Amino acid sequence: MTACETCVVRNRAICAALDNHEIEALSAIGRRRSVAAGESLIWEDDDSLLVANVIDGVLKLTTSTEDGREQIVGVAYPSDFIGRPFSQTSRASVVALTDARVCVFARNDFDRFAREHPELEHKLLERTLAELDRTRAWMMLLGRKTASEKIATFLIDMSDRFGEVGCAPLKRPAKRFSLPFSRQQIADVLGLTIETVSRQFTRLKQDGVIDLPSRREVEVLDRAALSALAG
Amino acid sequence: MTACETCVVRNRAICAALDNHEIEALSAIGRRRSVAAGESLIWEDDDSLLVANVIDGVLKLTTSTEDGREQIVGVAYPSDFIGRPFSQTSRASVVALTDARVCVFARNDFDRFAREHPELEHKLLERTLAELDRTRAWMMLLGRKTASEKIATFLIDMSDRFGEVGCAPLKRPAKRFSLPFSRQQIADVLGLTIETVSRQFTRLKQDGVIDLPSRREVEVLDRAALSALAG
DNA sequence: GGGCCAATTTGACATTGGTCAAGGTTGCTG
DNA sequence: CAGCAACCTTGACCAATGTCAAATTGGCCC
Repeated sequence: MTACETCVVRNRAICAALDNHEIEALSAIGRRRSVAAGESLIWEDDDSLLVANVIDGVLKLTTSTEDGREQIVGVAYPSDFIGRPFSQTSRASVVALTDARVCVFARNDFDRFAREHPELEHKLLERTLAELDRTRAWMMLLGRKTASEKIATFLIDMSDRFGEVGCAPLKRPAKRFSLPFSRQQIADVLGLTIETVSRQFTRLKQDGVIDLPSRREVEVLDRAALSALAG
Repeated sequence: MTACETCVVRNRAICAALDNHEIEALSAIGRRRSVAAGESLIWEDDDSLLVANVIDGVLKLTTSTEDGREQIVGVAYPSDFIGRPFSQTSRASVVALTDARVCVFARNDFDRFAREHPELEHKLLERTLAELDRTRAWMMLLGRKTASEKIATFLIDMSDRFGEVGCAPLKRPAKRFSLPFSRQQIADVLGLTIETVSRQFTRLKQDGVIDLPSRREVEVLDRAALSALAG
């Protein structure tokens, strides 16, 4: 697999830690795989068999209660790392939200390789620490913010995420973007019901803060107002 | 500082990755420090100047909104690592809940040392991954559980945390224990108000599931019932 | 042991967000 | 282009939890 040479994510994923010689060794134990929207890659509480880099597409990490309530606990975008290295089991499911391409490794192989390549482990550590920061910020949202603050924070987040890259590696927030989430999935991210999400969206639209050209499209009309609502 | 030799946490903290020679080098850049209950060690959004190992005591990690709402996003116990390595700023405050002793390092020094000791970084990675798992489980609680499920989950968690060590390194859940949290702090952990926490506690007591010998003491009378309530 | 202060509990009431049930849209498929 | 199914929105109502205020408790210091 020499696919790494041309991989769009070669310099942004944890692979960036490796030189060309090392990446060849890594690519020998991995393979590319497509995941259709809605398809699962990893199952909660199952044996942790796979880890992967996201090449393209968006995936959700979820946990569920026995009675079927679901909480999205993370979202993986291109260059993100998914799966649980160094553990027998994975405590979240990974499901594709859009058609996706990933670069998968058997966890065992990956663990062994990582332990032999400290630079790779270092990248993984930085990524995991950053993810922990993001997750903790999300806990504040889940525990302490109101529905309207949650929605506003979510939209600001999306707008930043899908911002165009400016002249520097500085991102400019996107005015208009397409959500990779259904209303139910937004509810599962924010710890709300689909009805509350829907009502908050219509209210923001009525108030002229956003426009909703189609189900998945959002246009931010008044970013300052949205920001203020996000708290 | 030869304090490491006798450190109660020497073999459980990330230091366990180091041999005696290396630990001497690490101890040369660190120092012990006491933190009184209520005292801050790290400030949210401040420059990340310190990292530390917890030797003794319990500390909370918190984030706050501008208008003063607080969410506890993590709790650190002996042998846990606190602070944010490899980043300019820390996104959570760290405040002692009980009198505590920690082994602190200037973040710069620690970062440099860690990069030179892959085994240490590996331990830190494993710890961070485990913390991320715990944090994600907590997101489910914050986003999807009811007040009574939250309280029950919290009490089960505490009982496991303070369980006596059995014959193996297997813990047996504690029947009776002393909470390191005030009612307000429990509310801040669970994303509730102090009044709701108080009402749920009295209800559990009335139902004979727990007893509350004093403000900080809890005795679990019916663990099965508590477990069932936790969902 | 009495007094004091902070923490906690309790009560009454308000509000947010959830629930249940229709009704509308959208976009796809035949 | 009609029909359908999935998704989304809306409305009416309700329950859980938050808010505000007051009473009570417990622990601690003279």
